[in-house]
Amino acid sequence: MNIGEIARRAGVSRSTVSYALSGKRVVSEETRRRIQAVIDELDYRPNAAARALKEGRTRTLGLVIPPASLRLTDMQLGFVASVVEAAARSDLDVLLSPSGGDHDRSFERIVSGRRVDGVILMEIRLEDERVTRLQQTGVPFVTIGHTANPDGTCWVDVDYATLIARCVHHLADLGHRRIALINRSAELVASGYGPAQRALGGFTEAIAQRGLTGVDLCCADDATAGEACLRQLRDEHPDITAIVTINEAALPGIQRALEQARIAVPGDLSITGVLARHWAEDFRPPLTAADVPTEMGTHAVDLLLERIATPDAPPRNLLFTPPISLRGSTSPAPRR
Amino acid sequence: MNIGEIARRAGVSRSTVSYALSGKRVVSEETRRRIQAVIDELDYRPNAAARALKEGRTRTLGLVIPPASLRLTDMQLGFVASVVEAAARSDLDVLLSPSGGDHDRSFERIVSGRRVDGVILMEIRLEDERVTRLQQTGVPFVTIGHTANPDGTCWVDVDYATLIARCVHHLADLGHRRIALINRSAELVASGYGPAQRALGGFTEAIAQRGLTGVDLCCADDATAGEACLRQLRDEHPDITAIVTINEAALPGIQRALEQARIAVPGDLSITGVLARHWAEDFRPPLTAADVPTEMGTHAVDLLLERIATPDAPPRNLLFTPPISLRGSTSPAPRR
DNA sequence: ATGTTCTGTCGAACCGATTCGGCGAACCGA
DNA sequence: TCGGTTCGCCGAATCGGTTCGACAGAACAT
Repeated sequence: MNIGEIARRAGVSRSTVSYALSGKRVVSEETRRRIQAVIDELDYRPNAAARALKEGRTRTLGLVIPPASLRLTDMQLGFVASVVEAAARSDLDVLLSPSGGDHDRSFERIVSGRRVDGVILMEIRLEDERVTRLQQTGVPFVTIGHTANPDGTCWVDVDYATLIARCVHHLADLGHRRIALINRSAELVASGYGPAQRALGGFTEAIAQRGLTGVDLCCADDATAGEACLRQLRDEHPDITAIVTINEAALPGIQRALEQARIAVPGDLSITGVLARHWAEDFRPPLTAADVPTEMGTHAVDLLLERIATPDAPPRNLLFTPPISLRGSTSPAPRR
Repeated sequence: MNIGEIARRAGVSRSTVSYALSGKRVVSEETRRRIQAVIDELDYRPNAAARALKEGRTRTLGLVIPPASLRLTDMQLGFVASVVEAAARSDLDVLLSPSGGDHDRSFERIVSGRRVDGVILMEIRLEDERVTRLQQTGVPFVTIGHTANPDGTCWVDVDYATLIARCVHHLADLGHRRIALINRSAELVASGYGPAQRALGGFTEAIAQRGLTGVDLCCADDATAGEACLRQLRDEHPDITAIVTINEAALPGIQRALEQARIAVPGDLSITGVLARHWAEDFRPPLTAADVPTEMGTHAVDLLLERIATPDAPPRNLLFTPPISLRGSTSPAPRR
């Protein structure tokens, strides 16, 4: 069932069928209808591989996700979903590559086998060989998150440093003097994971700027760790009056520890941070937080399509600083 | 940078390069090394489209996921992850198609544009046009979950009916007489979503078999709904002593409602169900539950590869009935 | 010396689309 | 009636691989 078959049955040449389908040259209305009738009857659809070979593009985007073994966070999942959805809107397919390391076979296939027209790279580290590799091969790409040296690459990111700083300022304005940051896991921070590092950077800077006392903790990405982390915090730093966090997965555990210790939010303790809206709203009370925009994947796709269309244009970046949504988990610091 | 270029530089013909790479004919060791040297130098990798065109297969699997707008549950996410990982192990790529409805463009592209060698279909309904469509086109496919009429198709599934029944029996053995099922959302049940329907079926049958009183509730897939659901349950059926559930997303809300109402688990109320292990373990106390196997995606890929290799072999099915892991959230029914 | 087998390589056809140059027919004005 | 456009279609080349048949030369047997 190829284009030749359609041409034969419609009594025209293969090129005419192609032109009728693409509209790149005029085909008489009558011929067009005859061709369309045959196509409908046989349920014909052009062979993607043949088209890709001739056109030199695959109408496919590559999405490099963290290896499957790592559980994706809700935020990451949101990215994947919005990338796939945005791609579908532009009639593009998405090829998944689970690859963390440097010389992953699946990664190599995608970037150098010309299987995709462009690549979106998630969860990059401050130093990331995959970025170097993509630059070598010349495949257009956009990263979600940015490297230590982000010039010349095209990326979208959340401005964790600024947002966490804003959270600190918000709390300082409410009179809090001793604030804790509950960060992501120690391994992530150690491996140079951008959001974790920038959150810490923004935190320490804002703390210093306002002359406050800051405590920063790492916490694995699960409820059990969150629970332990909050307990540890109350044991070692009982005078802390507010918490800032970017660790979504720890929240259920934090909630549990709070309830067990009968700590009222925001009466005894204010909580805020940078979180996917869904997590902020599922907390009790709902958390005042900067909502990570769910549509970042969409913007990444837009940027990538731009880049594919004009590879020589200067790379664009999008840094999101969503406003803090007030939901009632922060209040003036309690009196001693 | 095509095979011709390599051939030219190595001073051989294109076919020799091809044979050197595939090993389908003997090439002298010396020639082979010369070719490999050129390939390494130029970092050559064969064009995937050209190969797919000639070979008639794409080395790509399609994975049809629920539309991006719906948040995927943890369980679904686990499937995606394990599918992608298993495919990568076989050097296959995975093409994502977010499509719920019948005539989705992305779905059509994938199944009839010969973009993939086979398809894995997630979250199918008891009656699902996509299955019909796949059967029409003749693309090999495997479903995760099965339709009302599962003969002749190839699928893997969790035996919700049996597992939920086992939970009920487990509770009945502990002396519980009034048991509630917290199911997935009412819309899912109404739309003929298999797991929800089969859970309900297994529940009612086991309840009847043991002469118990059963209450079944639908609950949207989020914490807020879970909280409301548990409250409603306590208001309308205060004599319920045990809960069975498959609704993972509702668990955090259920936990909250329990703590607020000072209901002890398992002292006042036993809880069990069919859940991804991670959810069961994150509850306090950890939930006794049948752990949904995370490697179902892997099995789906294996089945699909078999089917691609031998499309005429009778379709195989895998129905998982993992044992109930005892974690301490169930105990003998409290005395009146 | 001649026939046979085996090795290693080459040339050409092919997969199924797109696209460019060209060509006949219809149509135009002069 | 004729030259020049315009319209609608066709034929052939092309993309970059794979694969089959052929073939030269060496090795071996007769």
